[in-house]
Amino acid sequence: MTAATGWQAIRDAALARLRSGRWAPGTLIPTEAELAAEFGCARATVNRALRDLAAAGYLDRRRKSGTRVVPHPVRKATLTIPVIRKEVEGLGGTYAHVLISRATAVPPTAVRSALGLPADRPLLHLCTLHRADGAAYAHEDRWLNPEAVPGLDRLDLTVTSANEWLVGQVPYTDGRLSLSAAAASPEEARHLGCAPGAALFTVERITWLQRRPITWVRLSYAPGHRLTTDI
Amino acid sequence: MTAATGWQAIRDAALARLRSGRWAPGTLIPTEAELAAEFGCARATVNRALRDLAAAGYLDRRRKSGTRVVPHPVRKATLTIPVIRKEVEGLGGTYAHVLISRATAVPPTAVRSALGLPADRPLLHLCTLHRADGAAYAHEDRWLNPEAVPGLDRLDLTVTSANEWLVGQVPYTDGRLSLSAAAASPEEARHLGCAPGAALFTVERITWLQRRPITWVRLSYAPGHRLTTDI
DNA sequence: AGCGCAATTATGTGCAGACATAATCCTGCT
DNA sequence: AGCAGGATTATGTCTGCACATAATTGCGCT
Repeated sequence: MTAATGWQAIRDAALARLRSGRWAPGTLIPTEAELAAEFGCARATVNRALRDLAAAGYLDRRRKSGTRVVPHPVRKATLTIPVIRKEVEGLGGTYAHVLISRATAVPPTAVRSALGLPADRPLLHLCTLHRADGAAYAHEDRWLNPEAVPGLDRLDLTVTSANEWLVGQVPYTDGRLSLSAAAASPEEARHLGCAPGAALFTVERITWLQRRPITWVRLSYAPGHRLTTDI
Repeated sequence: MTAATGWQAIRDAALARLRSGRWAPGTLIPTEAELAAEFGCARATVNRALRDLAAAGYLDRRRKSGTRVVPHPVRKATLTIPVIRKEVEGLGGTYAHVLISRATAVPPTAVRSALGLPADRPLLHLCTLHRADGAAYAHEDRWLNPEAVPGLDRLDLTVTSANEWLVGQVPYTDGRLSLSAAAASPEEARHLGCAPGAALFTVERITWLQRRPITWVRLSYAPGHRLTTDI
């Protein structure tokens, strides 16, 4: 089970003691020097292992005070920018997508100001429906800055989704992600096959490359979608 | 601005090069040995800095191949178990809470099976409303295992919320967190002051201490709530 | 050309020792 | 008792060196 060696073996051993209750929440664990003696390694190696567990939220380390087991681990969840095709296929489904609309227009104020663009700058507006096994999976509403995305005009969006193409081809340096619940708009309801006003889990995301806005996108998942993580 | 020293200074310098575009997404950066020579430090120190950036999702490091700038940084968001009082006060609001109901009952099947409890085990059921500046902030629906929470009967839940008391006093070793959107139930709507069926951002959480279930809780935030993070 | 194996190379990890730093502990003074 | 300041101590970090490991490169053979 624990095939780890080196500092990872020590980390795993420590984690086992945490899980078993041998090192109880809120209590102090032995010092680095003591553990180094017990495991027969250098103190630096123990330090590496315990630092890793502290970064993962399991331990609280303080100079002079020692290392304490955190009573309420605060774990970090990885919020990916998924390629939705892979997300669907990872769940064992068959993926498909449909380009609903494509137009160049001036975006709404909320989108414009979130991206930090001047008032009358037109963007490319795309609406896409992502399907899993034929059923609606998520509705995508996207505004794209054509100046920041070279090669966009040569792309057939009915074959490759903007989502997948951007993730694969267009880098970014900064981004902001926002999770919320929203009532389904009439259009979302029509495409997702739910009632208007239904509660939808929505993910909004903005990305920049060196201060240049790339895209604003809102994904509205079909009713029932959940984002789950261990903590 | 960058008062950092040691390996953190090198990390910051590298991050600045990433942000400035001097190290472009997808490209290779100099080797550890080269950077160590440039910064006048040991290779191990550069290693520490770059390992940190790789853990943060900015760099991709491979033996022999070198270190490459990740085109799409996948950042990690910290999903805390908040003490809601602090969450509200951190936003500059005045916190208050109201105990809506308190009863011992057998939980619904979904809660029971999620916790892994036998069929007829009664739990303590609490409903609480959290307020910010007098306005409803979140509705809390909680099932508590009294066997796993000693001292519960001596607690005045009208003064200290179960949320805060548990976070402060009761440790856990494992947990699961789930984000979703849900339509407001009639009771939630009444307490949150919104229409029944309104879209609510909900957080469900289960915690165990050494396989012993502690609590199941669902927080339904008032309409408009968002969880935002940089990526 | 195609293939396999060895040399090369960049990162991964380990060690011992040293000093830095922060926090606690403790002593002695008032 | 209360306080200031020094001793103590556990973690934080750096260095130089060594070897491990993975992956690419490239040589040499067929």
